[in-house]
Amino acid sequence: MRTADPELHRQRRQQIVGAAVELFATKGLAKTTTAEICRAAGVSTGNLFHYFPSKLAIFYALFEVDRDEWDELFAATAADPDPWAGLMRVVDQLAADAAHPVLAGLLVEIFAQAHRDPECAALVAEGDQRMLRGITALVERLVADGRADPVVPPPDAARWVLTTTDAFHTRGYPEPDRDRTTEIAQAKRVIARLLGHPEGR
Amino acid sequence: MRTADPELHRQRRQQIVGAAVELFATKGLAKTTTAEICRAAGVSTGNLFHYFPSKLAIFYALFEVDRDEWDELFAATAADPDPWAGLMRVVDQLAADAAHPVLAGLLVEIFAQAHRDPECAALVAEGDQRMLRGITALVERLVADGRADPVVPPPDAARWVLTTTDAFHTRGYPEPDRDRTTEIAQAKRVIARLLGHPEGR
DNA sequence: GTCTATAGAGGGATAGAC
DNA sequence: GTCTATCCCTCTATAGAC
Repeated sequence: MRTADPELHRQRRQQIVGAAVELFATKGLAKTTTAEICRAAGVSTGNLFHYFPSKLAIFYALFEVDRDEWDELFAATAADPDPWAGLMRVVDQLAADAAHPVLAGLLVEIFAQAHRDPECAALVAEGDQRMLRGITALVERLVADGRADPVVPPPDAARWVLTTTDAFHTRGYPEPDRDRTTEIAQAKRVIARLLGHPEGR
Repeated sequence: MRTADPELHRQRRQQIVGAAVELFATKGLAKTTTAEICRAAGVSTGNLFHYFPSKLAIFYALFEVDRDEWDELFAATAADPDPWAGLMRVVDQLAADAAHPVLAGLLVEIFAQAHRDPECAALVAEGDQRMLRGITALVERLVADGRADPVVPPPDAARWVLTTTDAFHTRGYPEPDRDRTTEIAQAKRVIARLLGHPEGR
């Protein structure tokens, strides 16, 4: 008898998810057909449904990748003795994600889906809470060190940091004269001013 | 011969668009069928396509309503002798739109569509530019009056105002403990601080 | 008589089920 | 791989205004 190989299983799932990401981002969830995903991933229909029960399940699997990456980054910032540097690393990562065409397209698709699908909304909420916890911890350390004096309590301030980084996402249209570098620098100054950090003066 | 009636034409288009808005917002563009729109609007298939060449054309028509409303508001703020009061009216309007469940759902759908449809992206860009022009004018008046000292030039500051108001939008999941009133007050303080207006101190 | 508004059946394409 | 269902849109037809 043939036993299940967990490593192969994980690899096949990864292969399918990787192929689906690009399709979801460019065509949208509704307009992406399972047949296309099969073609892109190089698996048969039957095989695809062996690894995922539905098209939506593939979509939801995307969240796992994101979760693992952010857990890793926040662990690093927690270990960093300088909370401001850690916060700036978070900002840089968010900027990098927003500049990534596939990820950016995927995100708007995820928000649209979350607005009408409670399961997707729960996954988004979970990710958001994780982000907010991580950033709040950094802000609290800044306040404790006497290096910040935010207009609002740290949890709210953390939310404002996320709002600020939302500026990295275009509203769906390309802005040709966009300078990502100065944009990030501006965002950091804005955050500094919001948090009452010396760099915002 | 029978002549075209512009008023009837306008009315029928409005009727169709009005019915479609809700469907687009709740089900999404792709999952809304023209048959459903017909049923909701109380018109036949043939009639619907007499007024709009395609389903997408109905979607695009939504932008016209938005444009007219904002033109009106910005005309009012331009006439208002107090630019700060005008800016706060803009913020209030943006907050009201974000709190409106149908409009909020529609907006994420529009952004998702814009990410893969250049025509939609152009319409979004046009609306954005209009918003930025209006806000920039208000910021410039504040600076001229010596009532503001933004960290960045007025056009960039206007962009940051819009980014701040993005906080009003949910990320697609219900946030039960959300207090819209204090949220708006916070946003106004944040904007004041960004612009270097006295209320941000 | 000609053009507009409306209606609804069905074509052509395609997705998903079995 | 076949079969059914569905969807966007076209086409033809009718009623009535000018």
